[in-house]
Amino acid sequence: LKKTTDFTRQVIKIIRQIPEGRVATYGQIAKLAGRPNASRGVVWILHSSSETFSLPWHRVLNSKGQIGLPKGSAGHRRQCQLLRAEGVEVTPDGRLDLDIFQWKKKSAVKKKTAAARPRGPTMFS
DNA sequence: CGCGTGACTCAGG
DNA sequence: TCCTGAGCCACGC
Repeated sequence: LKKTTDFTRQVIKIIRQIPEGRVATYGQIAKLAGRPNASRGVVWILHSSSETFSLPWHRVLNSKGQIGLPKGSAGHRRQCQLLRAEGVEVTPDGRLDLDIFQWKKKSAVKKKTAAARPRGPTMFS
């Protein structure tokens, strides 16, 4: 990226605001940058300048809370490592719980196991 | 102005 | 949960 457009600038700025130990999704960044549907644009920017702008790129994941890079790739491993170094719990395959680690969301301190997770709203309605 | 690329996302089945 | 298809967007050429 030689030139920076408004969108790009916004994206860069926003990513830099993600605090340590928290993560954001491509879509979330796009929305904050004023383009709710430009998640792919965010991807492009990261793809072409993650290191160049010294961004905390490892804090950006897809909407499912998974690392976007291909499993097994060097980048994937590096991202896992960087996240864990910040205290983020990442599964071996690169997934984490957005309910707990997503930026601008009160983390659910409670640990929820897949087996114990409530099924629906029925129990409280 | 159009086309290909990319670490996407959402709704369905 | 996984797989598809369609929609979306910023760039570089």
